[in-house]
Amino acid sequence: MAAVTVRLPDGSTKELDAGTTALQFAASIGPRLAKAAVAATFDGAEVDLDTPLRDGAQVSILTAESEGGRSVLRHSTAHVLAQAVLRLWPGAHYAIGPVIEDGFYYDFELPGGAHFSDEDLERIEATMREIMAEDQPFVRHEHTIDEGLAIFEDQPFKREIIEAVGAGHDEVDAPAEGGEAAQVSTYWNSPAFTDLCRGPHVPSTSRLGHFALMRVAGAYWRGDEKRQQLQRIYGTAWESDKALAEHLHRRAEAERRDHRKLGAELDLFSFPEEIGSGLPVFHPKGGTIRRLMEDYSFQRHQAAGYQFVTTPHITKAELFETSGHLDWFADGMFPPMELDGGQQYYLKPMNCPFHVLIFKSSQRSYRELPMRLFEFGTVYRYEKSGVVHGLTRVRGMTQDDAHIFCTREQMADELHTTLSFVLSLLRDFGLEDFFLELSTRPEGKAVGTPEEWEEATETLRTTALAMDLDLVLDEGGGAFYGPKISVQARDAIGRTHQMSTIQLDFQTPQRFEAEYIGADNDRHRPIMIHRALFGSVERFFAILLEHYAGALPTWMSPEQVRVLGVRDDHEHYADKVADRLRAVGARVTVDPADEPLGARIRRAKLLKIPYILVVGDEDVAAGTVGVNRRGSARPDRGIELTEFTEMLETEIAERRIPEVAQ
RNA sequence: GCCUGGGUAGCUCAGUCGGUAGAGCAACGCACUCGUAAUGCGUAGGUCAGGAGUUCGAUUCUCCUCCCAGGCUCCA
Repeated sequence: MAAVTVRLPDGSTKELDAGTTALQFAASIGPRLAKAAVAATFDGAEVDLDTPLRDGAQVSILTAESEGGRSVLRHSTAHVLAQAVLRLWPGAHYAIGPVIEDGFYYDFELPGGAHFSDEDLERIEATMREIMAEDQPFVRHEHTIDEGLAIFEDQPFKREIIEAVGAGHDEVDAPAEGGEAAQVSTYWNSPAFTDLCRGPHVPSTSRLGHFALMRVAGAYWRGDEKRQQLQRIYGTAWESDKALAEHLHRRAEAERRDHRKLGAELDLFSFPEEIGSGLPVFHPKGGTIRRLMEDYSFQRHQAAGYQFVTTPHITKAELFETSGHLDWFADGMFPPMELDGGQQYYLKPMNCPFHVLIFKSSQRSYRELPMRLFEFGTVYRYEKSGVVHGLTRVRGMTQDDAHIFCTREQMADELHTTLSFVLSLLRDFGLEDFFLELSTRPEGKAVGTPEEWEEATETLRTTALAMDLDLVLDEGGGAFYGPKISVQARDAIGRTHQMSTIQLDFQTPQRFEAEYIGADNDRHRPIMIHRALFGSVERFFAILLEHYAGALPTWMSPEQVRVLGVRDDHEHYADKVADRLRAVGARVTVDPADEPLGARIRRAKLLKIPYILVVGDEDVAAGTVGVNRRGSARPDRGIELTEFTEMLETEIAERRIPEVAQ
């Protein structure tokens, strides 16, 4: 019998009979591997387990516990979802069902324009479990385009995908294999159900089962808001019930940290309906946190050579005509007000044109450059009603915005300095784990010459590479006037957030005809760098709140210490302790003894106050305090007041970052 | 903007098959004076998101508007 030789992941080779399948290959290595196998890869390409080995191929087995293996489980579970929906709604149309992070979704169109309800999810889930119990095989078939169109005669979405493959457009989920655009593949798992799919799949539906359907949502066909809206079902699937339970637990944890929930519980901010969607108000405690963030940012900016400016919130339309914003983003701006006999005024969506006018207010010399103008500038953007979300997507927000005007020669240095500054400031707020993203020229809506974009992009790339952080490319993600670097941060539970952006802009100085006089006594055009570190104060606030799960570092806590007397007659001493701490700048309150001590401690704990001091007879006599520190299991009794005061003062002065609870 | 689901006391929620509502926590009052995550009793608190319609009667049914959630699209 002929033999094939394959290479294993560890570099060794193995010789087997021709016709040996990937699954048999796995079994030849060990029964446990065969049991855990869900698919295989030949030279990196994923294949089904019943695929015969190819001579000379690099073969590895995908197990359910690997990321690749989970993707296969999720994809196969999505197929079962589609089968269940077709079983329950005969005549339903099914569109696409890809794998996403932690799960999958599938898009449907139900007969008669019907919609899924939450109760339907339970019925669908039950039907999916039936299908899994039926132990249906996933059987792969290859077809020509015409055969494919015939199989999916009654499925317009599938036909559209097949036609796209036929036309050579291998788009999302189009199942063309290895460039053979004339073929499609299907998976048959019962006489009643065949799905168009590239694969691979698990051998049988019985291999699935650790899944949950999460929610129903609307989604546009092909992601195009001009096309019809389909019904999407989201689900999650894992290799074991344990992994599924852990995933659901992580979700619950993220919910617990939700800044909207914490904002209400800790009395930080609210969104009064009377004011309008996406327009937050900050309460005293939230206002204190904001002010602390802004104060520290001011300090750092001052030290870094920034100058502070202030600009108005509304302006004549002309300013945004000149800048180009009205051409590109009129939809995202609040409609204009008409004043002074027909003059149109807009609420500002951006600060940059104002800063350019400050630059232009006098004849500038190269000696003044780089000129760094900074402002906490409040801007208003008309976000579509469906997109406002807590503090992270609002209609009114304050940017920590600066524009740096510099010469072309200074540009590279300035970018480097700015990026280092950004990272240093974010680290002071307790974010540690960063990567960078380089966003390039957007298709279709960009101003400026390709050469300018090329130069700007390369300068940014060089700067980013010098930072010793991972750099990912965001093709076409730049602003219309220039490319950008954004700093992405991972938070305490591993989510990434886009934080700061640094954008290069050759356009705005040109549009506004900004100039400086160079050493050569000629007029030159400055380069403009836009940068925001927090992005918006509101959003950064939300991210920090979630990162710390509400337990902000002591220096940022609105209430740093609460002093509790054990009895009424300890209140005088409690006041004395509070005054002593206030004298070193701490924010302290005293909670009088008209409730049991346990109740007062509980209340203070729920507010996540960093230090609760309990004072009783012994403390009055000895000049000490009982320190109940946030996050510690038991309190420390009998700490000298002087010692505690010094410790607190140091912690605040150093802006110490606590261990972040996971 | 689109799809789905929501909006009942400050918060979390129950309830009303159409006859205008209830709990816990919070608030307030009184008592309790206590050593590390909930003291007891009492009081007050609601145009049932807003408006219109159907009806003898609407918090409940219908429509519109506002707001919220999860998605889609968008994000200078």
